[in-house]
Amino acid sequence: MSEERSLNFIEEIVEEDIAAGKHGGRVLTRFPPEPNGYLHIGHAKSICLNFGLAKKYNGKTNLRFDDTNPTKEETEYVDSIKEDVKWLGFDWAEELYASDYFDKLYNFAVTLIKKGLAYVDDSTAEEIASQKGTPTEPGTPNEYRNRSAEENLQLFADMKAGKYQDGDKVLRAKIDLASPNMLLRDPLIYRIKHAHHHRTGDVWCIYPMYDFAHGQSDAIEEITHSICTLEFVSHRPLYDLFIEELNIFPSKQYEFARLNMTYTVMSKRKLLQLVNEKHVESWDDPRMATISGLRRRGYTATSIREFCERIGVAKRENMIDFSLLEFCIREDLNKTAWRRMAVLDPIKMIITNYPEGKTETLHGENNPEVEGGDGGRDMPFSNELWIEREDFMEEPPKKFFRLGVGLMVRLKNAYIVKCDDFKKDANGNVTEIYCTYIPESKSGHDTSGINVKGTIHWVSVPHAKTAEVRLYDRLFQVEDPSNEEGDFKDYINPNSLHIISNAYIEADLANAEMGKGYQFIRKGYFTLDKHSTADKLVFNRTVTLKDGWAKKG
RNA sequence: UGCCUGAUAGUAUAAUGGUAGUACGACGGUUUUUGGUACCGUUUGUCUAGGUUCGAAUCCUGGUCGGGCAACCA
Repeated sequence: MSEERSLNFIEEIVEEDIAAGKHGGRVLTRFPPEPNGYLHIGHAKSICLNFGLAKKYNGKTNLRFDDTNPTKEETEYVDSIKEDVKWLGFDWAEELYASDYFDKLYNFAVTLIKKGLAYVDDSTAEEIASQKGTPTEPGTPNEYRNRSAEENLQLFADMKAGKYQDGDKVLRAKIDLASPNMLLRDPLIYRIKHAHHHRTGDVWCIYPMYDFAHGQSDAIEEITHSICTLEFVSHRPLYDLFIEELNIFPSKQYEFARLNMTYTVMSKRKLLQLVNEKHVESWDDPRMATISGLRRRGYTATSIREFCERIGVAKRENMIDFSLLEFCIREDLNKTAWRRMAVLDPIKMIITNYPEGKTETLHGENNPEVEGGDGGRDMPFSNELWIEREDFMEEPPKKFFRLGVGLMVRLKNAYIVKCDDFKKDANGNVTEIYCTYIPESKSGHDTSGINVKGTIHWVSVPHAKTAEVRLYDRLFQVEDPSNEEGDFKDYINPNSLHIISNAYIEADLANAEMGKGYQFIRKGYFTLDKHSTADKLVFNRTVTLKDGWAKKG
């Protein structure tokens, strides 16, 4: 019984094209990042769409770096992008670069000039801007617009040859200075930049603009469906126009709404600012909505793919609740993460009727969601345990199913204990609590007949290991920081990182593996940070468990 | 302001002229050696005003509101 999922609008287009026999039913998409930053969750949506579409319709996807602006692009970014796409679980057909096509693009420009459809303009940026007119007034042509093809050819060759400085001249397409679409008012298609390119080095000093590179690159690769975000809708006429005038492969552009998510920002410019201004540690800071940040935080590729599946693809603007991403990672980790015990805010419990110095080995399964428990591990038990401070109350309210004088709980995988007494220091802080255990209530062999409502986690004091545990909260205090008054950075959550330097963890956690998710029972999902060492374990909290009790309080 | 887009529960997303459905959330319950999970139930919606039609979320017209474009960025 495969439930029938309806198609999104792009899948509909693809199916229509296949049915119509367009391109012989071939599907070739591309994922075209500019290597000027790290990929974020918004890119994941595009990646899943492009690669997912190809997979579904027996097609392929190219990874193409849109590297036409040498001043912003770096090899470091290329490497991180490739790593992230692979990690998400996708394989590209070919790794390509817009810069691979610089010769072809140059020749395309020459073709345009010969057809009288492009000219070299000596105006300054300001002059060009003012001559463009406004939405209500048409632009005005300047003296350069009527240069002959011969002259333009020579000037353009001179631009390429490095005879001019940055900004001296540009090549513009000659289209329509009165067009209601401002992008058609003779857009710039080549500019001079004496800058080192991360791949072509210093071979070029003129570089094509996006509009004169993207569509042509698609055409060169014979991309059948070029999928981009909504802000490129008004570029589509240009995309189509150049393809038509150059008489090259008729790739088609389709636009969908980009992902927006609450409590975060989703633009490379802003993410770069957060890194540069040290609001976060790095691009892969676990609070960042980057793929690498989410990975370091403990998100799995499966959960991110599932998220992208659930948010859907449409043309209307959207704002996805961050909690949906959290749902996806909980759903995945619940099925895969091994259960372990860790006490983050410790208080000592002394079991007065358990022999001092005795160690008992108890057993717990790795994951109750898996048939057979997915194996298990031993855990030492003794008369002194660390338990969570919040699991004891001096004056427990009704329905508090944990500890207070006279109350009983089960220690997970161990015994039922009854709280008899506690001790406070001079400041009134509880320092120790005293319990008696029920010997007949041993986990798995309980003959006590006692039923308790609560079960709490614990770690044996003499056997506990310590670890640094980093708890993360949302990076911003408001749902849509980009849309608030003033600077988005004014809304950064000052408490987005809470470091617990000495958490007590059960002994087996010394064997924790990098990249694997663990559930600290009742506390959430955690994973080893990349800076963790054998001497100093560091765990990142991926996400808390859903907490129905906290909500009522 | 000109052009382009879009508008379905709190948030997303279906219904392609024929019963407005699904997921997440919220709320309530059952189970539970995680106040987790699982399971069950409840809740809330077609921007607005007209028109076409036996029948409109869907088609038409006007309005309202949101987003994009006017970079030598992509």
